[in-house]
Amino acid sequence: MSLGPQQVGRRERNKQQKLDRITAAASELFAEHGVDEVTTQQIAEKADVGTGTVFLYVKTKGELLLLVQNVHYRKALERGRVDAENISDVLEAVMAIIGSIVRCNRTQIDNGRTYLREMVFGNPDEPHHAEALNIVGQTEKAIAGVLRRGGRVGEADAATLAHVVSAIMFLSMAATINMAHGVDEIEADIRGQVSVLLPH
Amino acid sequence: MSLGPQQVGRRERNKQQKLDRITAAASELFAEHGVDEVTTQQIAEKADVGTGTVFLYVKTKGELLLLVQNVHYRKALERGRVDAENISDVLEAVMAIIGSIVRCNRTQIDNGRTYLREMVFGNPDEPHHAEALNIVGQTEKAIAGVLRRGGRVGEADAATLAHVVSAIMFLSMAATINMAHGVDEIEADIRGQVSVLLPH
DNA sequence: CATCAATAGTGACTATACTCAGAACTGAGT
DNA sequence: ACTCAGTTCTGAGTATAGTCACTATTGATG
Repeated sequence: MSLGPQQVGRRERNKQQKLDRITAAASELFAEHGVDEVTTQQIAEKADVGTGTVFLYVKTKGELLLLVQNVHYRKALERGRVDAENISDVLEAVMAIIGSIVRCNRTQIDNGRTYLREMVFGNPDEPHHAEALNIVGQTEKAIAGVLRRGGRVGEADAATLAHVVSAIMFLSMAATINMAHGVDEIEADIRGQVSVLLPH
Repeated sequence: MSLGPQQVGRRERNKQQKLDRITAAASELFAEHGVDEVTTQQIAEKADVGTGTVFLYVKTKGELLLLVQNVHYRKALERGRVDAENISDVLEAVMAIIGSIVRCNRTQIDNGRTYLREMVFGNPDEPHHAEALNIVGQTEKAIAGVLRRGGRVGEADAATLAHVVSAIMFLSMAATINMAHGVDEIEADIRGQVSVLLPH
């Protein structure tokens, strides 16, 4: 076990490479065909591993989607957070964060909804699932931060309101009724709801 | 086709009976074992029909759950609406409606979450799915009615706020994190969020 | 009653996410 | 170099939701 600093052992390296190949394969196939049109066999084949191997790295196909998409949502949140900093109006600043995430969600239509479904209904013991929930938590924290700015919203209320905003986002993006809606329509829908929450 | 008033024809009667048997079988099995532990084969067998016949009446297993549960939610809503009428405090009246639905949702733990999942992510072209969405719409209407009472909430805002409350309910009941929570904990969670929405 | 078109019912079959018993590989100890 | 315990990989196999080509039933019509 006593290895040099860079030394990681062939075993670990192989494992990492396999995970990387699986991630890359899933990422490409999901993006191109949508998660429902891709079989785990196809992913395994493209990653050049056995079908069983895929499930050594993720418990379910849904968690594979989380693994692949989490990184995008993480980035989207960061972009939104930066954008929000340069906007003084509270509603507009909140909408900057929301908009960034909605755009991320809608870049791969079907996958976006599946991502949300897995997040809420999937097994939270799986690491990639926990990561997704963590991103939601961070998003709420960012929104709460903006809400607290003017001092018009109470310290404790900010966190609760941010959680409510999170629920609004989830349903607007996930609802079958809004399935055909583009980014702008979803954003408008969310804006309408968020604006009645803020003091006015 | 020209039949007497009561006359319905053996064909229609048979169809109705089969649907009734399927509904009853599904209802019992789902209640006893939970939707995930019951196979469509078992349901077909208990209803004494072929496996294919089940899918003549519903498109998916999920829609079979909606078919079976909708009636309970409809009743729960009605109960909640009546209760709310006798409560003057707006928050408490809203909570009466919510409480009734939460109790309905939690009487069959796993099934409640699956019901919500199907509602949001299932195919809305199916009649039982539409019915479920209709119940949600009615629930929002009832909540909006209560919110308008005191005149403290704007006419238009009431509907939007009711929709937000609906989103809060959905996530509190569906979230995996709250999976182990009982009726009281879910109600408290929702109450905390709803109370910051109301003018205070 | 006999015919027949339309409707309803059926269960063998298909597709696919996921499992699991065993094969293959790895690296530490000798 | 050899052994071997532990780890990782594998693909044939399993379970089950949903399909579909065929069969059975119905009731209108001559």
